[in-house]
Amino acid sequence: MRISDDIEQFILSNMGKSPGINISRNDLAGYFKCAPSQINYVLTTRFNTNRGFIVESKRGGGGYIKIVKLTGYDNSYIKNIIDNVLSKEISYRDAAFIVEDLVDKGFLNRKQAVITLYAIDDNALKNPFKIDNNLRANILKNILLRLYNNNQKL
Amino acid sequence: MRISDDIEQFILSNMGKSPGINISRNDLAGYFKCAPSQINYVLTTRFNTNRGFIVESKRGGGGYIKIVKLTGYDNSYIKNIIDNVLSKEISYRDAAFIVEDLVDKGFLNRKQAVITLYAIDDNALKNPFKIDNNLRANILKNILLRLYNNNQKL
DNA sequence: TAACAAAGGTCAAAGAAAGTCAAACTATTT
DNA sequence: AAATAGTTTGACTTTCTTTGACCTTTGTTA
Repeated sequence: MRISDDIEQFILSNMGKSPGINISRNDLAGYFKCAPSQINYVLTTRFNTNRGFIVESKRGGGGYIKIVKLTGYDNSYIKNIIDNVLSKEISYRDAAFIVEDLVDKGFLNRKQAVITLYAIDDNALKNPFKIDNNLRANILKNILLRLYNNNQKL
Repeated sequence: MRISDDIEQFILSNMGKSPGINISRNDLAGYFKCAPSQINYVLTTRFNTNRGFIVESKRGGGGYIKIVKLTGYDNSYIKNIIDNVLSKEISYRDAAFIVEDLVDKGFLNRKQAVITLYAIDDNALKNPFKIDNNLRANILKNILLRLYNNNQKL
């Protein structure tokens, strides 16, 4: 019972030690005889970024769902920023301090820092209505999370 | 599955390192046993200007389709992306094509591109509510605009 | 030069995925 | 037992791809 857990286990064991896997939503749903949207439920509850996964997908003919396991950071400095400092909202000023600090500590080079700041300044986030500090935190978090977990690729 | 991707790869590999190639729509369609209009679909989705390609063609006897990858950039090229392409909303897919092409053209280096993509992917923009393609366009626009302005000053 | 052939172009319909969302159901706390 | 949290289901939506009928342009030839 609790088919979601079965599906989770199935995906995990199919992933094995490789960092990523491609699945077909319909096939999986067929295999487990459940609604296709159940797969989405499993993805959002079990394979989200909080749990260290990234999911990409494509619709239409030949569509797929790709699940990537982030390798996990062992640096407590970055981990703390991601998990605590950026867990809610942040002002541009505070974010800029963090980014500068990451440069000082060698986690980002100057050019990377510049792009990062451009991505989260008030002008970038200016929606019709207001600036969203939660969004800013989320973007910065995503950058660090993914950068940090994909250091090999860089 | 997904013959469009096969056709794309075929064209790309036939192009090799040269910037342009001439193909026959009917021959290609015959080779892949698909409708000739499928070739047009591949052209508009994979060899469009976002990805830095220009397509010319001629009908009638001895007709052809010419695909050219533009290399390098100038101010007006970047400005056009900022002012026109990114003036409204954009999907991640299209945005990623643009960023990739800007790497090809030397406007961004790989590390900058990686940060840029992390700043605008679905995970970064996933608000409590919805993914907002207008916001995505705005962030990318801001990044390019600021880089563009910096280049001007140098 | 008028007809025909030989390209390529356009567009809409059908098909093939995946995504969303809310309602109903189940389990767990308090 | 009531309230809350987690799960399942299915109707509807969106995105991407494939196919085919019909259109336009260009070249060739009687």
